[in-house]
Parts: sequence; C-alpha cells; structure tokens
Amino acid sequence: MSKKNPSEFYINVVNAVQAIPKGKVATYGQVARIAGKEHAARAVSWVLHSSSKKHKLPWHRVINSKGSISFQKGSTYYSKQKRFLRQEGVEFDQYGKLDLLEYQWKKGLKLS
DNA sequence: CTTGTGACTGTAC
DNA sequence: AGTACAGCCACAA
Repeated sequence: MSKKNPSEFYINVVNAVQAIPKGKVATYGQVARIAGKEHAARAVSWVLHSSSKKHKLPWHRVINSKGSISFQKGSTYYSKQKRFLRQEGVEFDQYGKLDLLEYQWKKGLKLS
C-alpha cells in the first residue's frame, strides 16, 4: 500500500494543475517545481498529455515561461486555450502573450 | 537497457 | 523578436 501505481511526480503535477485558481496561469516550470522536479517542465507536458485525456484538468491554465501558449499559433488547441483564458479574464497582447507578473499563479503568496 | 517523443527552459547570437 | 543549442524529466515500445 505504500507504493502507488502512478509516480508521485505524476500525482503532484495533476494536483498542482487542479489547484490553479481561475483567472490565473502557471508555467510548466512552475508546475514542475511544485511537483518536486524543477527541471521537469518537459515531463509536465507529457503528464498533461496523458492526464488531460484521463482527468478533467484545467490544462488551459498551463503555459510556457514566455507567457504565451505553447501550441503552434493558428492551431485548434491554440485558439481553444486562448479562448478559455480570455473567458477567465486573461488578456493577451498582439503577440499572443499575457502578463506573467499579473496572471501567474503564486502559490502561498502572502498578503502585504 | 536504448531510443524516441513531448503542450519546456535558459542562455547565446 | 527569432533562431539555435544544450539540459532535464517521465514514459512507452
């Protein structure tokens, strides 16, 4: 009972993604760091691939460090993710990027 | 065990 | 802004 089938990393990633509040976003690196592997951003992408098909995850709240959508511009998923985020109040500039300082999720952000 | 894949990231030019 | 490269991680075949 000690060992679980899915790796702890996998579970942590899923948990972290589900914990992202509406109107906020997190980078792959951010999620990876929360999951325990700061340099596992690529692994996070894989988890989203797998988990998004098995779980209902707000995958649209996960973006890259540049503050933009990682999908190819003009792709179906690209417009889809962009639409989801705009629905939550996230504004994009003409480059298709958003202000990370404004929308990036800060876990445990202390109030001033 | 080796290799390929993927929605990544930081640095350099 | 963009392109190129190397580094890092997990999983399936």
